[in-house]
Amino acid sequence: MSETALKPKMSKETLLPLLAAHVMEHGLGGASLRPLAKAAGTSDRMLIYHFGNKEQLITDLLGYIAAIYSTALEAALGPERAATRQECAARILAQSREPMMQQFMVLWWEIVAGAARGIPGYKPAAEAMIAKQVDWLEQQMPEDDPDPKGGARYLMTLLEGTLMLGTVGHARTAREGLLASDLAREVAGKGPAT
Amino acid sequence: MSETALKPKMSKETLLPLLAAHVMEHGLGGASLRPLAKAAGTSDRMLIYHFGNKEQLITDLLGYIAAIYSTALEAALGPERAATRQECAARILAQSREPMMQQFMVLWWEIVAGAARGIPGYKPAAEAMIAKQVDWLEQQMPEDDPDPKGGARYLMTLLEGTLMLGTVGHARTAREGLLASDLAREVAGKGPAT
DNA sequence: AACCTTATGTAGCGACTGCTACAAGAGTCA
DNA sequence: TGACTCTTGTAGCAGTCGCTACATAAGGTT
Repeated sequence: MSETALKPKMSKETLLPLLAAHVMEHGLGGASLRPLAKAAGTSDRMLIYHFGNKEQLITDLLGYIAAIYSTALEAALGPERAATRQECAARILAQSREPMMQQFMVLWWEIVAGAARGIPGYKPAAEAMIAKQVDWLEQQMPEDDPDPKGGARYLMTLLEGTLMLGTVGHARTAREGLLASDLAREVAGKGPAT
Repeated sequence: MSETALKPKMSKETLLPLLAAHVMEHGLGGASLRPLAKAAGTSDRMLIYHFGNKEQLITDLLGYIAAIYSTALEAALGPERAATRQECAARILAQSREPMMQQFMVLWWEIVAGAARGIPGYKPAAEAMIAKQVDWLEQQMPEDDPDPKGGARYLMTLLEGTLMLGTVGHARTAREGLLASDLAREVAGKGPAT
């Protein structure tokens, strides 16, 4: 029983986390087999062996990323809801400013672009991630909200617009837009008289 | 004076429209010199000659696309404003459903993704296009709007979120969100009693 | 032991990438 | 006319792309 090296016996399941880490850092569009393989401690030869071809690899990888995104959201879901829609929005935006989420956003826009272009695998992944986030948002809505389902979708739309404007250098535009929204009006109604 | 062929004497200015047409159809990320050159009736050799290198070509091309986007918006601006924010939003969304705008959107998400990744030239182009669209939207706002500047930015945020959700297959999510927004409330207020 | 499936390494193929060296035609100015 | 600049074509280089042919080693089955 020497047990010197203990081969890890790689498979799709062991490869995907390493591949995902690589695309999180270096992007999805420019990813090619050899760098991906190196990041996963293998050869391009073996990636093709396990996934069949690159398109399937990307599809599987997007599915995996969507899945870990879901679990990340569930992990971030505390039992406490927000008290107002305003606070709910603020909480999401604060979370989106964390470094890991920032890194996710860079990948996210690549996924959106791929979905828009119709590249195989991109649209289902994007759809799943949005669906999960809407669900999550719905659970975050204030308990006394008159329309949690519609409100969550409204907030989702507004927040995604805000995030997009932020990534293209128009965070100020989005902020001024949010201040002019009914979210601010809600707060103004609960605050001192205008 | 035979004047048989009449060489077009190409330059950046004559090339850019042809290059832009090509990327509108085939995308920006996967664009390589030889197909671009073929679309413009030249050789990769000449593209490098005129633009110096590919990065500069892409930068110039993005600038050109942002410029023609501006003029397209100005051309689409009729003298009549919308009567309500609701109508304003509906008008923009209707315009965004036209085929040419659809094609533009596919390119747009690539630009957003490039801006998020920090690829040179992408962020300034995205910034310029958004800035132009906010200006345009501000001019489209109802004449009696209490806060056209903030309202335009609010609508912008909401509309961009709507467009994004639409491209990833969540048009329904966005629609339900818009129905739950204060835009619908405005309409409800002006309509029959709830 | 013979065999057969699974997993992996080595080497390379043809296509494509951005880019360049070299040469040559066209026009301009001395 | 000769020199010089601007523009263009031809050919190719070194590198990367996804993918494959071939060989080999290991482990399980008969």
